[in-house]
Amino acid sequence: MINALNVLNDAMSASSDLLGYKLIHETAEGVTAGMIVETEAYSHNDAASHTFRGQTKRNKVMFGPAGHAYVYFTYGMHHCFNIVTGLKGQGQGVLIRALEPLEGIGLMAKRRSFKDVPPTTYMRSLCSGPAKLVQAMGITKADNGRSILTGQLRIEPYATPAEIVQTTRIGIRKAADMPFRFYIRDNLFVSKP
DNA sequence: GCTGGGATCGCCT
DNA sequence: GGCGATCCCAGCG
Repeated sequence: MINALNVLNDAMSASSDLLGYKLIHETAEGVTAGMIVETEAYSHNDAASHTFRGQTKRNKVMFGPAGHAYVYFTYGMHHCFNIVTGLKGQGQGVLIRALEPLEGIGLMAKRRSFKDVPPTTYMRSLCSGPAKLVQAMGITKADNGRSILTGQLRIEPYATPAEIVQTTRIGIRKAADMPFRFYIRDNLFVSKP
């Protein structure tokens, strides 16, 4: 919608600019939506990025134009969701690490296999991690390469965060000390404060 | 055709 | 805080 492209010029700035954006997914099951509260930047010259050693069949979406979804499989059981940034051919993007659930809470809970328990017991764990939010939002490998500017899976401006924290990334070995993780301070739905 | 790494999660103590 | 689950894909040959 609108022109979200102008915040996707490069992974570093987009990682903070995307905080407060709303991620929406319309599926046959229903609509789910959440506000982006935590991200990580993966630039083309970053040893921790999938694109660091050049283009392959797996990562080729990241070398495409900005504004597309890069969905990949990891650890034998999880998928993660990135938004491609930068110029075509660069190979950079933003990993979406956590959402604050806004719409379709019941559907998220169903997809995350929380049943017969009150929402207070699961609200904070619905989307507080990259693989969790992919599951809750119903994002699959079929979404790899799709535009997230228009269509059933898309982002829209939503809120302006009061304060953004920049710190080191999580769960990586290479370039682990680089401060490329961003989150909204005091938000209850981040994966790790 | 085999090998091993990997941007995780949930359950156990 | 530690660990097991579990599988795609790249790289080598």
